[in-house]
Amino acid sequence: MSRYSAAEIEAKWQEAWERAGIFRAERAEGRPKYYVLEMFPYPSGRIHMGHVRNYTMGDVVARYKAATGHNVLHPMGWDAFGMPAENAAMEKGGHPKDWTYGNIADMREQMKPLGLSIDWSREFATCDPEYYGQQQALFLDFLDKGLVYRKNAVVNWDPVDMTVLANEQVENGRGWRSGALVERRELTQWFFRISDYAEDLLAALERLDNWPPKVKTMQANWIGQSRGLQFAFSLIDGPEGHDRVEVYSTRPDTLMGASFIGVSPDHPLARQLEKDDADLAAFNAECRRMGTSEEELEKAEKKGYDTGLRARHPFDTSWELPVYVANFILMDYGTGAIFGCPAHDQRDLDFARKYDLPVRDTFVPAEPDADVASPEAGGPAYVPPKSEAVRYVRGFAGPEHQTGEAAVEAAIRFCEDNGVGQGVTKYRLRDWGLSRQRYWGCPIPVVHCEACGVVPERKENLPVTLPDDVSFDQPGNPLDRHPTWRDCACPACGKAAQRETDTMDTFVDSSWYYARFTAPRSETPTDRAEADYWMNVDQYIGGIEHAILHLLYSRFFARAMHVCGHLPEKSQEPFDALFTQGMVTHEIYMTRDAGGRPVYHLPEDVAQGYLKATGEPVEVVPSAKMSKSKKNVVDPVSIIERFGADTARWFVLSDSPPERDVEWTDAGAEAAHKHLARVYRLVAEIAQEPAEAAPQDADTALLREMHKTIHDVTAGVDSFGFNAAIARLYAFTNTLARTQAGGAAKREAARALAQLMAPMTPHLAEELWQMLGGEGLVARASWPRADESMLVDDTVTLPVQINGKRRAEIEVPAELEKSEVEKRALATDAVQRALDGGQPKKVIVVPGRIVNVVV
RNA sequence: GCGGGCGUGGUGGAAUGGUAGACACAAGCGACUUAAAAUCGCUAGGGCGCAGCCCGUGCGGGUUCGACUCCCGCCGCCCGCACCA
Repeated sequence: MSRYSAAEIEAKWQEAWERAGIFRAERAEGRPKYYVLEMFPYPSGRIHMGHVRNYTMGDVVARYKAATGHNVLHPMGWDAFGMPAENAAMEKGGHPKDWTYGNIADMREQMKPLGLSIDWSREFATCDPEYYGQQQALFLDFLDKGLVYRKNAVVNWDPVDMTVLANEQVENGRGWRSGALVERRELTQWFFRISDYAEDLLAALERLDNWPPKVKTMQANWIGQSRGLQFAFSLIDGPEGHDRVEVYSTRPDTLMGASFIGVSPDHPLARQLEKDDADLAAFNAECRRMGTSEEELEKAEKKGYDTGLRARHPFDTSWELPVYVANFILMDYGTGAIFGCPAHDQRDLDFARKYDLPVRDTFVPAEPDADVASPEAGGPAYVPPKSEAVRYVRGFAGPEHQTGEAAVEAAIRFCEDNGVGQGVTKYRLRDWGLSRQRYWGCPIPVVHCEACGVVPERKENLPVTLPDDVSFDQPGNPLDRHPTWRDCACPACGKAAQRETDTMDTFVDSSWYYARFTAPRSETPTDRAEADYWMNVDQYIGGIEHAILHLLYSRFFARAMHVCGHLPEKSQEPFDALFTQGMVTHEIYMTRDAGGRPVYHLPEDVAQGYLKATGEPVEVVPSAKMSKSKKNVVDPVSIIERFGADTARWFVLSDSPPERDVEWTDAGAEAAHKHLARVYRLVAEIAQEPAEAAPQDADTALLREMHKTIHDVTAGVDSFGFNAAIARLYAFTNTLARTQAGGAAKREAARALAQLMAPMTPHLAEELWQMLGGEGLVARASWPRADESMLVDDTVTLPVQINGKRRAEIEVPAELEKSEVEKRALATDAVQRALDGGQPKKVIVVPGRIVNVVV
């Protein structure tokens, strides 16, 4: 008998699948379709274990759905624009295009041996002119519908990458890619009107039943809905055009505690005043320089500048409040102006004490804490608990007892009734700035004409392709200094004009690729017949790191594409179900240098806990994210060469639940490989055995176990319980290896085993299927069905508890009556001993489960 | 500060309110072998006076015949957001 040779088996069956063309997806009206998609990779040049895990999960779903009668679409492509290609060009010379397409070819070669059931005929890269040309067409459609616009705005400028970043791409005040401190610059940029969809994007989250709650919460927080009052303070002798200041407050119930007005340094009023006030101009300039990173904000003092202006309180016109420009007020949020209520906001209180402003309580705690001084008496700000505290809204609306939210609503109503402002709902979500000052991206298809202004390019002139003759020997955007590419004719008047040299944020590319996969060669962005059939993505799988950016942008894009007629109404939420998988981690070996900084080592340089070269003891951190710098990367290619793809697939699915991190261990991978070899030997033996029956009991027992396994594995695969499904397959293999059943029953069980393993280890499964004389490819065999009648045993072993503690077991027929079960349980020695001649207080019989005797 | 999640053997982890630790890793013992590898079998939460009993799912309480699971209060760790008015 031959040994398990993954290399031979895998090559053989990949070729067989290829020949049969079984993964090519074609529209078939009337057949249930299933679209499974994993987040497409960036072509860095190497696949990593995270890819293996991600695509294996998707492949399990795709193969399982195909086996259960679905018409499956499972495509693959490349998120191919972006900075690394330009960085490589700058560092090593060469062209971003060559670098990118070279990497794609390499990665495709690394990925194919995994045996994924992908329809490669649909492959595309976002840097293909055929793709980004359609993206330009979308841009023009969006422009037409007012979904994208140009404005002058203060933007986040990344000084290292020399480009603008969207709010979502700034983390702790630093660029998400470069890590550089972001500066604020005023530029004219293109924006998607995503904020118009804030309410819908928030409300629709509730209907995404098959999304992780965590992701929905993160998106909801990002969209940031708040309810408050917007109203104005009138200014006494304000400058020209500024007789009032609009403020927004989520706490209008504290209005009677107001003690100052604060405006942002970027507020129009501040900008007006600084023209005649050099000190204020200096103060504002200082504020604008200040970064927004967490450390800086922690340290930064709350500073204000008294403009000398006074404002009138809306409920008491004799009450005047000073107007400050303050460094902690954001122009981006609300109206860029606030009223400060020191008694009930710690930040306002700090500010008030610093500038000697009044502190006035408006609430009385329901149960005042005698040990804590009131804010008026020098204590901390009193912030009433949101839901519990009954409090007074002192000073207006009478001494009204209200709790939390209701008090706010009551205050809004009261203010509206008295002609002071109106209740409004605001969102934190800002419009998405998409202009990037980069070369390697999708050109924005507009032209700047001296006579006509900004003119959209004509659709028949698309794609506006990137020029190949560019150099990266100096920083900045090579399109800006290209001698001829910018020159063009104005699409409106025909006179000489200049192209926009900004390109689109690469997140645009990934915001609609899922729709393009339904008709990747279409001459329009989508083909409605195909999109209507294949959309939505039934199961989307990817990393949690995309919880906000990519998934929010995609949800917006799907809506916008629907408005333009490129997607059906149902696809406004493009991903019916989302699964976020964990990382693959691996241990790291480290020592410390003289300064206590960690130094990382490759596993082969370590022996028995000591560094081979120096004999230093090595610390082992068991579970860290794989990264080059930590020298703990496991290369999938070498794993596949050593063990085969089936082993890699089996291992990344076993051990840990898919949403959690899984730790890669060599021992685990070896064990996975041994197990597959064992299954191979076992099934090869069974295939040789004569197909005869054995004692009835043994055959029935094996087949019962088989049906239970079919049931459990199906349930596992159906609900992303891959680790549990694999554990069940281990157990079934153990049963099959030890059974006394005859050849016929064993053969039937082995066939089921091959089928159940097929989604996870498809090559081995084909080989087993063939050995067992299965018809055709197991990849196209229909999923086995569990026979309900085989799932219940004739007799069951019931634990007998005394006062909730297990004390005995009884074997009873499964259908035995409750009263008889009770009788037998009471007859056990353990229960007799416990009763000591007395009567039980109570006996609980849960049929098929347990008996509990209370004494 | 706000929001969310998690806490079970040496390790990864399993358990519709019903026998806690399935399955696997690592470990130990044994069989086969001249030997090793491979393979197969066995042991395995802790403890005690070991046919039996006690303790045990972060800690303290509660509900229940019965709690890893539900409720209340702590502790610890992780993640997301945050000068957001």
